[in-house]
Amino acid sequence: MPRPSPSPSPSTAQPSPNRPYHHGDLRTALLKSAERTLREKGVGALSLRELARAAGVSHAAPGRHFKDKQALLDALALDGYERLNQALTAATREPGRTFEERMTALARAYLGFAVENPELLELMFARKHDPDSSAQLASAVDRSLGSFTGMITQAQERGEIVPGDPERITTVAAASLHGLAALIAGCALDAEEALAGLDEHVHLLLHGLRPR
Amino acid sequence: MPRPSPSPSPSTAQPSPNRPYHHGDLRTALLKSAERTLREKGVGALSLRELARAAGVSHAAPGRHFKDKQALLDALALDGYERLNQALTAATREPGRTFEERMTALARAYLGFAVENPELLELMFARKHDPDSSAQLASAVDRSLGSFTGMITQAQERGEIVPGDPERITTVAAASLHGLAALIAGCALDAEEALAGLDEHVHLLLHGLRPR
DNA sequence: TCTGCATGTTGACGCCGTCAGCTTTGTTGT
DNA sequence: ACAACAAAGCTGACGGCGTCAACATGCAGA
Repeated sequence: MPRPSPSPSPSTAQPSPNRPYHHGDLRTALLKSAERTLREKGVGALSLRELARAAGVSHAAPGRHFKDKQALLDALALDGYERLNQALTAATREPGRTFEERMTALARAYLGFAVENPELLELMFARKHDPDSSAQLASAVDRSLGSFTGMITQAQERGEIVPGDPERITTVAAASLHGLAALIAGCALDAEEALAGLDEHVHLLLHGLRPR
Repeated sequence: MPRPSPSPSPSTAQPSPNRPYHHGDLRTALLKSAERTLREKGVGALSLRELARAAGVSHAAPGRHFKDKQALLDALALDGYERLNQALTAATREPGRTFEERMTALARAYLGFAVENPELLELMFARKHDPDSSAQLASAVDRSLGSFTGMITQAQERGEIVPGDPERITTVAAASLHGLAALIAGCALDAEEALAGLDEHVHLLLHGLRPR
C-alpha cells in the first residue's frame, strides 16, 4: 500500500527558520488537514507523518495531541457527527406541512451529507474505535437518532403515523435512510439517481410496499 | 497502529526442513487464513507478512498470488459476496406463503450474514477497490440485488405489492435491510435486538408508517 | 524570578508493502 | 528422455509508517 511514487514531494515544509517553536493550534490544524486528505484521497492515504509535514512540524508532534492514529480518526468521526447533527436538526426546523414533507427534508439532509462526505461517513460508522472515544461517539450517534425520534413522536401525537414504540419506528426510518446513504457512500448506488428518486423513496417508506 | 506487543509469537513457522518447496495451494490458504484474521481481529490486523508466516512461507510469497494487499482484500470481498448470494438465494427458495413471510426470510438471511461477518460486510461495501476487481465486485453486487428484484417482480405479478419500476422498489427494500445490517456491523445497533424486532420491521416496511 | 507543564524536536526501533534478482520445481514440446 | 520454460518459491533491500524515549523550548502562575 505505501507506494507513494518514487519521490512525491521534494520533502516540503522544512523547519523554516523563522517559524515559532510552538505551532499555535496544531490540533485543529491537523484535524482540518486530515479532513481534507480524507475527502480527497481516502482514509488509506492518511498518515500522521504526512499531516505533520503538511503542518510544518516534526513527525512525532501529532502524538502530543492524539495518543494514537485511531484517536485522530475518532476525533474526525466525532466532528463528522457534529456536522451531521447540525444538518439534521436544521432540516427538522424547516417548516413542512405534512409529515411526509418533513421526513423528505430530513432524508435530503442526510443523503446530502453522505454525497458530500462519503469517506467520512464510512469512518463514522466503522467498527474500529478506541473504547475511550466510543462513549462520546455513542452519544453523538444518539443525538443523530434523536432528530428522527423527535420527528416521529411529534408525528405520532398528531396521528400522522402509526402508534407504537417510537424507538422501533425510528429504527425503521433511520435504517432505510442510512442504507441509502451507505450504499451511496460505497458507490453501490448512483448518487444522482438516489437523490432524484428520494421523494418516491420516502413516499414508499411511509405508505408501504403493499397496495392499499 | 503496528504495536504488536514486545514479541507476540516466538517467531512461529520456520522453514521447517521437510516442507516441500511449493506450498500446494497457497492462494486459498492465504484467503482462508485472512478470513479468519479478519473475523477475529479486524481488517487492521491483516498483514501480508503475517499471513505468510502463518502459512509457513517467505514474506514475499503472497505477492505471487495477489499483486497487492488490496487485491487480497478484494478477493476476500468477492468471496463474501459469493457466500452472501448463496445465503440469499437459499432464503428465496424457502417456501413462504405470503410475500411478507418470504421477505422476512430474506431479511433474516441478510441480517444473519451481517451478524456473523460484520468485518467482512464492512469490507465488501467499502469504497476502496482496485479498478481491476471492481467489475467482478459490481457483478456480485448485482447478483445480490437480483435476489431482491426477483422476489419483488414475482410479488408484483401476484399483486401482492404496489406496481411500478421494480428496480426502485428493490432499492427501497434493499436499502432498508442494508441499513439495518450496516448499523449492526458498525455496532450502532444491538444485533439481538434487531433480530428480535425483525418481523415487525419487515411488517412496517410493507405496510408503511402511516396509519391505514 | 523560578519552576512546572504543555508542546515542540530528534533519533531509534520494528513492522509493513513492495520490488528485483535468484532458485526450485513441475510441465510441455520435441 | 530431456531441454526449455513458466509458475511459484526464496532472499535481501528500500523507504514509509506508527510509536516510544529522551531532550529542548517557551509560557504561565507561584
